[in-house]
Amino acid sequence: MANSGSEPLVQADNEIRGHLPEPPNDNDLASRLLVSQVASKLRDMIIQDHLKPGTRIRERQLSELLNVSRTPLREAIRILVSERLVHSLPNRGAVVASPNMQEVRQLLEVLGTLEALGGQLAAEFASNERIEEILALHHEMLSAFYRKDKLAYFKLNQAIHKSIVAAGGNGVLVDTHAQLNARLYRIRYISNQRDDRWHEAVAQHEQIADALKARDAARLTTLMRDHIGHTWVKVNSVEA
Amino acid sequence: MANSGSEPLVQADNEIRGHLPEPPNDNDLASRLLVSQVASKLRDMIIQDHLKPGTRIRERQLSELLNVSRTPLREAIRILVSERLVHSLPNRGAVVASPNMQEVRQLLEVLGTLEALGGQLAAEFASNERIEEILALHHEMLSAFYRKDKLAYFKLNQAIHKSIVAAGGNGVLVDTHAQLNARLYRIRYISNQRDDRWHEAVAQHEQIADALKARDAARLTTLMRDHIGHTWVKVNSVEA
DNA sequence: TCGACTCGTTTGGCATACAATTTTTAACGA
DNA sequence: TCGTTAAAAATTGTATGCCAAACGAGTCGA
Repeated sequence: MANSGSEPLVQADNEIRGHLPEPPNDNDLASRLLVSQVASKLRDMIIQDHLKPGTRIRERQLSELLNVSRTPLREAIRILVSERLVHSLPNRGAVVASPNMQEVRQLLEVLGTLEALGGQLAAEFASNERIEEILALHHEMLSAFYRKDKLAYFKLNQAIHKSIVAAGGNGVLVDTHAQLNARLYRIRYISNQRDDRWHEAVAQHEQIADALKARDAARLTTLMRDHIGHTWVKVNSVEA
Repeated sequence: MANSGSEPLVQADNEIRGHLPEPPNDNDLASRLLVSQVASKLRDMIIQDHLKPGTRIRERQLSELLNVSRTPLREAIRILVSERLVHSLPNRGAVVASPNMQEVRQLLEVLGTLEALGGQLAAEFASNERIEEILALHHEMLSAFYRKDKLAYFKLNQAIHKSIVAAGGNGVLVDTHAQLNARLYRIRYISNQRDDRWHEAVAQHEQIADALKARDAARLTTLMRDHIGHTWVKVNSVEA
């Protein structure tokens, strides 16, 4: 371990623009491995925009910053490449991926389908406790909405979607959803900040909560899919 | 390059059990990198059952077998870990993953949803040429069926599903589908060999072909999803 | 029988070396 | 001034050796 003691892997970045919230860290079995830690750190840096899209990743420089050697860093980069969070250019290393509009649309299309499935499964199989937890998150989110606390709203929104998918009990679905979602995290955060259609989204969440409470699988399925469509409108209007 | 000249990365394995067909090799941009080649090789070895589930991957031994050093091999292993084709046990390396019944079911559930989406998109947006290509594959598959050529049938079946998904024009969907499908390739091949329900599957494929030809998106969507259900029955009956 | 210890093997990680390639810099000429 | 070419520097890709920590199989003793 090159990283002795309790000092953090990376110096605190005082110039964070939007101060993106920390994304979810999956408690991997192998997370004690340095590679996993570095991969998580990189993932966070990309997702939180500390490593901006298009940035070329210089191995030595970054390995010094992270206080690890090139070996685990390179292995971590390979992981992110296979997660499509960075691109690999032969002999020119890796650059942080920046999905274009077409790719965002495709991601949302797939995500919508996955969330629809998640909603269906959740309505059918989730325990009552699970559902109540989600409803609790929903009301927290409403609270954030009325407080106009965009950051809290964003985080709770993410948590709700993740929870619904998780409530379906399909681990493969959870993983796949998480991986695709990571590629949109940053762009969603940005579009969330400037969104002037909060009401619509909140209204949709109300319906989602109702359908979940009623365990109306069919309705929840279509609601989840349509809800993603709204996201596309948001993102598209910002980026266009 | 440790692998000079034209000799293959791995000696031909003369003791292949079922002689699984070579899986699709995606022409990655970075495929000239040794890491990518090794990863592909490993993927093939796992998918084709040359590396059996549960096998522990010994780095030095395997690096000698593949004629590469540990460095690219380890990076390749990380890639497969993130693809869930191998598990990583901290300090004990990696073992070839063997999905249990629950995981297979979850994989099929997600795959079914993705293929349903693929079918819908294909029916809506595919070019006529694309559709005709798929129909051609379909008839080839019928031919293999009547010849009782299980291997050809299997390969054509895979090709058809892949083509339908690809015809939708959603690259993210294609990638996601391929990744999940890889985890089922081996188990599907095995169950295909002992399947005594060919007729049902072929009948379903007939319907799928019809729906595609008619560009009936709604019908194709449900057909694709139900078709996967049939796969589950097949796999489950074999494994149970 | 069972627990503690030893020892060999393997992985995880670091450092270094070096060829191939890319990028940067500098020099040059129109 | 601007573009082009050549030399120099930097970076990646791969190999290799090294070492500490972890694990597993025996071994030994109670």
